[in-house]
Amino acid sequence: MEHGITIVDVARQAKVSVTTVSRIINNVSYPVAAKTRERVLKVIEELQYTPNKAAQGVRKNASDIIGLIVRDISDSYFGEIAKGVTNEASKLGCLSFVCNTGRNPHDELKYHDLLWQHRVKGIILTGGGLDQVDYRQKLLQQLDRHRKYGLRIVTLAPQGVAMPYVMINDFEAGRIVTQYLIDHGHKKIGFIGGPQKVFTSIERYSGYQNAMQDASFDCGTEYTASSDFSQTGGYEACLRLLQQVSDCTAICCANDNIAVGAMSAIRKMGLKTPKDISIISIGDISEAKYMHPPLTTLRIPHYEMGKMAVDYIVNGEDNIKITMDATIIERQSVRNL
Amino acid sequence: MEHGITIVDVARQAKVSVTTVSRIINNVSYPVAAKTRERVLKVIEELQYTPNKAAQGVRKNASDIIGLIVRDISDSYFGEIAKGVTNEASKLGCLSFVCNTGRNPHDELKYHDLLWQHRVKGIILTGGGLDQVDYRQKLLQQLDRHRKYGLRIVTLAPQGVAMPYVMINDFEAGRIVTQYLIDHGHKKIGFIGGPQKVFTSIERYSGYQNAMQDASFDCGTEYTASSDFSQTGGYEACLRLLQQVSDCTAICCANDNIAVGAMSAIRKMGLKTPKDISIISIGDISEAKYMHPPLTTLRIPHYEMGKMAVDYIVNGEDNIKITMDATIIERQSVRNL
DNA sequence: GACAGCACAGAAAAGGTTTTCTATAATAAG
DNA sequence: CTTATTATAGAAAACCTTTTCTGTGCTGTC
Repeated sequence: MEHGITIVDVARQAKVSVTTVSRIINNVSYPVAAKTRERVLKVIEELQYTPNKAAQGVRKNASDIIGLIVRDISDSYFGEIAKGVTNEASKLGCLSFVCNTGRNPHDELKYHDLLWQHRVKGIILTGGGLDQVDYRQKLLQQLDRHRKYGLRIVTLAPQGVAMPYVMINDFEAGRIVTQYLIDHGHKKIGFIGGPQKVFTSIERYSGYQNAMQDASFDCGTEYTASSDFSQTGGYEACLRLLQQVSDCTAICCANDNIAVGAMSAIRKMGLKTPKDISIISIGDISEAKYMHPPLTTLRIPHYEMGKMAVDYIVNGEDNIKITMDATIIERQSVRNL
Repeated sequence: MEHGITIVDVARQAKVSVTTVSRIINNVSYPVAAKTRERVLKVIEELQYTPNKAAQGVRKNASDIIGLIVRDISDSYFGEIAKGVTNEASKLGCLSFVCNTGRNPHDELKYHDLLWQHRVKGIILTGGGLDQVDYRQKLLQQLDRHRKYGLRIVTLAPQGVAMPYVMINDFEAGRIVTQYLIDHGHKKIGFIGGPQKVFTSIERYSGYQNAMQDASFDCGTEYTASSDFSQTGGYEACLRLLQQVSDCTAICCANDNIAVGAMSAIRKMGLKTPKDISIISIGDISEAKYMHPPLTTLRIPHYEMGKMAVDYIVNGEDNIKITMDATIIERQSVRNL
């Protein structure tokens, strides 16, 4: 691969030193005669010169790159986050590496190493390996090392580790949606959660339990099934749940994907939503509006969260702890009893 | 931001020259004594040294970065592609920039420039600004410049421009799904397409027309509505279509998002799928299976296509032209008349 | 026993930048 | 008129690598 136009070419053509060209490009606070600037700018335009980011990176020991680590980029949940991240990054002159771990902590570790090698400006975590006991230690160690060199790390799904975050209160989320069902007259309410060791899952489940207990309703384990936050997982978990317990009038799903699967499972059993079983969930991914029935769900501002994480990395204070608001979007998957 | 461990630190500690360390890292075909290699490797391990990609990039004038340009990363269609791309890239030691254009050609141009500044190994296009008359020229110019320096460009949605591609035959796709409806006894078949100037849209629509004409069925413009490939677009277009023409027994949607919106619109009108109106589409995004009714659609191997595009960039021949197979996934959104 | 070849290793150059240091001329201050 | 300051600009060093060049012993061949 041949080299492109370099700063040296520009300097030669404009009959100035590379120093001057560099000063103009980075427009630093150093006086350069208007005439010179103009001439150089013209040559830059003519030659279509653009600085080599790698070289800048070496010299400045910094980059305009942001790393985003997700479990599954094809999941709308992460897709919305990724959109917020990439759009905001672009606005701030950055590019984003997106790293798809598939919930494989070994890959995640590898990604962290790669991101470090690229001296990224910061890393956005959206959950991941921190909940795997055997990797947690290794991961934390690596994160510490990175932070030591000024790399910024922020999470959108804190997992009991002290670090900057932009999140929603998952416990509250679980409580709110459950309370919504209770307020609509439901008493027998099931819960389909995510992976049992994942912090987000645990919190949302605790919120559910809390609301149920406050209302003195039964929330024993037979009212609970857990999945993996996927549609297929939700489908299967819902089938299990309906086998465990037959008198549910409503199910609280830990995320929208689960709700999609659950509603499909409910139909499979010859039942209807919301006539026979009401469904509520957490997330509000874009398709929620067009589902049948349209899904009542607690809206999480995914896009905004991605955006804010980037803002933190690029411009933010040394540490942030932001808890976003989440509001219920009422549609038609919950019936008044 | 302080610098990390460098190759010099390793060399000093292992009492060898940086040359030797470099040779070991890149394990080139140059003899280095087993004992030396071992010693250096140990120091690398101890110091947790990893090479600085920026510096490597400058010297080698090459990178391990792949650029992926999409219109909307939160759309499952692009999400699947992105997953294929990032996973395969990772497998080959590469990282991927994902660039979200939001169908804004100005942003796209900016992204291309940034990717070039990073000297990415290659760029994967998934449609985009090439269909915008005023940007086409500029874009092609830029792509040419990049190619001249060895940067590889491949598209997953050719737009009448000669370049390497991995695609499906969109004309055939449109024909096949329409024929499927015809084979199931439908005669009055509507079509909801994507943006009218987009190549993919045009091709799929031509396929529809071709099948209809072969069967001597009416496919005048009143049977057609166009959207923007989104769920909301599909919803609105379907409403328009049902107003234009009242005797449709089936609608052919140019992609799954449109189908999602269309089915919602059909319900809105008090009709049912497939009882009153059958729906077929193209794509098979992951949620198609869990929709109500489960969607009959022509499966496009998005993930595979992303994967193959990466393979081309990293290892492939100088030029590729691959047309993937697409197969109908029969579910329950089409009724036999 | 001379000479070719090879295994092994380091010094130095090169890659495209930015930054620091040095230099010159012009202007302002005394 | 001298001196201090400032505007302007270039030379050279630095950033972390890889690659080319040079060099030293050793093995094997005739």
